[in-house]
Amino acid sequence: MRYPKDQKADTKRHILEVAARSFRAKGPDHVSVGEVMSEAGLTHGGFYAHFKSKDALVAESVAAMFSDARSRTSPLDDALAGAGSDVRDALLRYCRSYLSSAHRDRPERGCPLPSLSADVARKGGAAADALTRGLGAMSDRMARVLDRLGEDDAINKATAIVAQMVGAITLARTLGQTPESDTLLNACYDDLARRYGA
Amino acid sequence: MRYPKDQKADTKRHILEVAARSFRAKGPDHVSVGEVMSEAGLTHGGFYAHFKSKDALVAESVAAMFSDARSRTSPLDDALAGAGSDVRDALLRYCRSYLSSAHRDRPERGCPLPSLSADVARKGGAAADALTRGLGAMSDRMARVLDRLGEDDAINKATAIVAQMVGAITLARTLGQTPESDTLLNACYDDLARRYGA
DNA sequence: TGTACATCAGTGAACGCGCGTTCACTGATGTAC
DNA sequence: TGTACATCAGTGAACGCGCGTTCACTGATGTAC
Repeated sequence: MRYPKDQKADTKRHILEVAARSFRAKGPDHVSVGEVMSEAGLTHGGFYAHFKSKDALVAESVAAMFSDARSRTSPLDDALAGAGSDVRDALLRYCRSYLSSAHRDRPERGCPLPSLSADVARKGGAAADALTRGLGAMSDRMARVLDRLGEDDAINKATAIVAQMVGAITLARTLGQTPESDTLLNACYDDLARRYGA
Repeated sequence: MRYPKDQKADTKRHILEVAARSFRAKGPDHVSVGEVMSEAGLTHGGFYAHFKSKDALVAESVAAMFSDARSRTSPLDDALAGAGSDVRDALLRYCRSYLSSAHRDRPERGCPLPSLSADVARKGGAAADALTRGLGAMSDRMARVLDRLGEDDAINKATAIVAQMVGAITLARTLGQTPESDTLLNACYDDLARRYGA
C-alpha cells in the first residue's frame, strides 16, 4: 500500500455515509454525484476510483443504511434475549419510535423503506435487492418478537405491522409537519398497541 | 371560439390522462414533458399553451388521478347506501382488490399514494396538496364504512387501514413479481380480514 | 541514512446528452362584411 | 354566398443548464537500493 493503511477504504465509507444521508433526504435522483462528493469534501472526478457508477453507489449506500439501522434497532434484539414482558415493552417502544414525528422529520437518518421504496422499486437492480434484503431482515426480527409473545402466524402478522409502519411514515411525510400528520402517526401506533399491547 | 368547441379542453384532458398514467408508472422525474406530449400525439412546444410549468402538470394530474380513482372505488360508496352485511362485504372486497397483485403490477392505473407519496412529499407544493386531499377523502370514506360497521374510533382505525394498504403496495412493488411479494399482500389482507371480517 | 523512482487517491477540465422552457412561426378555423 | 381578416392551438428550432462519465494530470506517499 502506498497510502496510509485503509485510507481509501475510509474515504469510501465516508462517501457512503454522506450518500446514505442525502439519498434518503432528497431521493437518489435529486442528489448528483458532484453533490455527494463535495459534501464528502472531495471533487467529483475522484468518484469513479471508488464506484463503478452512480447506480452502484445507490445500491451500496442502501445496504449501508440497513447496517446502520440494525445497530439502532438493537433494543429489539436485546429484549429478545430477555424476559417476556420486556419483549412486549420493547416492541411497543420500537413501534412508538418508528411512528414518531422525529422519524418523519428526519428521513436522512430514518428507515430506508419509506424514503426509497417507490423510487428504487421502479429502477430495480442491485439497489432493489438491497432493499429487499433489508425488508426481509426487518420482518424476520419482528416475527421473532411476535413469536416470543405467543402470537400465531407470527411472520404474516409481522409483515402486516411493517407494512403499516412503512405506510404510516410515507403518508405522514406527505402531510408534512401538521397536526393531521401527528394524528395519523398516533392513530397507527394506537392501532398496533390495541392489538399487541399489554 | 375559433376552434371547435372545447377542443383545447379536450386536448388538455388528454394530456392529463397520459401524464397521470406515466407519472404513476415511472415517477414524475423520469417522464419528460416531451415524452408526455408525444405520447399524447403532440409536440413538446405546445405544452405551455396548457400548463404553466411541468410542476403544474404534476399537480393537476395528481388531482385527476384521484377523480378517476373515486369512480373506481364507488363500490364502497354504493355499499354504504345499502344494508349492513353488504357493507362488510364491500369493505373486504375493496381491500382485497387494493391488496392484489394486479394493483401491484399496474401502478399506472392504481392508487397514487404508493407510487407518488415519497417523491411528491419531498417536493411539496400543489402536488402534495392534491395528494393530501386524496388521502383525506380515502380515509374519510373508509371511516364511514367502519362507522357503519359499528366500530368505535372509526377515523383512526380507517387511517391505520389506509396506511397498511399503502405500505403493502409500496413494499410489494419493491419485491417485484415474486412469491414473496404475493405472500406479503396476502398477509396484509388476512390481517385486515382477521380484524374486520365477518 | 539518503536519494531516485513507482504508485495511485484525488483533481479539474471537458465531453455528450437530455431536460424544461421560450419563441417566432404556421395553418386551420370562425367572424365580419 | 363569398372573400378578407383575426385568432390561436399546435409546431419545431433553439436556449441555457446540470447531469453522469471520462481522462490526462498532480503530488503526497511508500519502496528499492
